[in-house]
Amino acid sequence: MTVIFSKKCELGLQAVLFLSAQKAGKKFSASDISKELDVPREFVSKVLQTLTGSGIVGSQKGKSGGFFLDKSPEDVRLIDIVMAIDGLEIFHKCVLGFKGCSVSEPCPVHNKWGKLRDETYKMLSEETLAELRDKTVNKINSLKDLTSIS
Amino acid sequence: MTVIFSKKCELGLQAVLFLSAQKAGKKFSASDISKELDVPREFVSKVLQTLTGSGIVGSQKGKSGGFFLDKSPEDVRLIDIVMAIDGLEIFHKCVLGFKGCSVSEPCPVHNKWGKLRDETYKMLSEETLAELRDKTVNKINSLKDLTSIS
DNA sequence: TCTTATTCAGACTCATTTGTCTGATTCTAA
DNA sequence: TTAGAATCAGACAAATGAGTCTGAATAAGA
Repeated sequence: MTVIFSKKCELGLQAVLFLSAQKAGKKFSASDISKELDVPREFVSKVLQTLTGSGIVGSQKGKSGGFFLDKSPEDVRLIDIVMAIDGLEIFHKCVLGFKGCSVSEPCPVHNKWGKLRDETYKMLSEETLAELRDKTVNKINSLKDLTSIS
Repeated sequence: MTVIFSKKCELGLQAVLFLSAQKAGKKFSASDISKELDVPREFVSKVLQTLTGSGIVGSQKGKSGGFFLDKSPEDVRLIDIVMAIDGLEIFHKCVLGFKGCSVSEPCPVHNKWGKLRDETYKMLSEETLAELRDKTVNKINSLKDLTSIS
C-alpha cells in the first residue's frame, strides 16, 4: 500500500530527484539507478521510459548511454512527474469516494480535505528541483549509507 | 485510482456514514445499502463483515435482519473505520516512497508532508459521527437525488 | 414445526498494477 | 565496417486488490 501515489510514480519521483542531485548532464544506466534506489532494474527502466515520453528525462542508447535529466532543474517541479505518471485525478476526487461530491453537495469532510488537497498540490508545485537540491543531495547520500550497511 | 484509502475503506466509510444518518438501531440489508450508495451488494456485505469484526457495525441474521451501527455515534470517528479496514500504515510511510525516511534522514518534502499527514489524521479523528450528523444527512439525501435522476 | 428470507464466511474470478523478459535498435570504439 | 555493449520498447508474467458466487447457518413468522 502506498500513501497517495502509485509505486511507479514514487519511483519516478525518486529517480528524478536522484538525477537532479548529480552533476548536470551526467548519464546513469537503469542499473546504476536501480542500485542507488534499491529497486528492480527493469522497473526503473520502464518508469523512466514514461518520463522520457514527457520530456523530463532523456535517454541515450548504445554503449556509455543512459538516462539523464533533460530539463534544467529550475524548470521541473515534483508535480510535473506526478502529472506524467499518475495524472491529476486524485486532486479532483472525493477522499471518501462519494459520487457527485462538490461544493453544493459536499461530503462531511469536503471542506477540510479540500484545504489539505490544495496544500498537497502546493507542496509538489511551489519548489523546483533546483530549490530542493540541498535536501535532495542529503537524502540521496543517506541512501548510500543504508545500502552499504545492509 | 483512489485518493488515499482503498475502495474497501471508502465504501466502509460511506456505509457507516449512511447508517449514522438513519434512525438509531434501525437495520438495513446489504441490498438496501448497496442501492443507496450505488455499489455492488456483495461488496457492501463483505466490507461490513470486516467492520462487524471490529465491533463498529452489528449484524443480525435471518429474516428482517441486516446491518446496524453497533456503537453510539458519539463513540465512533472516521479514523476508527480507516483503522479497521486499511490500518494506519499510510500515516507512517514516506509520501515519496523513500526507504528510511525519518526526521534525521528526511526526504525533500518530509516536513511539509508530515504536517499535512497530521492534519489529515486530525480531520478523521477530531469529530465523531454524532458531530458530523447534519453534514452526513445532507450528503446522504443528495445521493438519493442522484440515483432517482439517473 | 416448517418455510422463507436473510446474513455469514470463505472460496473463487476478474481487473489492475507491479514487475520481468526478450528481441530489436543504436551507439561507441577498434 | 564490424563487433560488442548497452538501452529501448513492448510483450509477457506475477502479485495484489476488487468484486462475485455459493452453501451453510440463522431467525422470523405462518
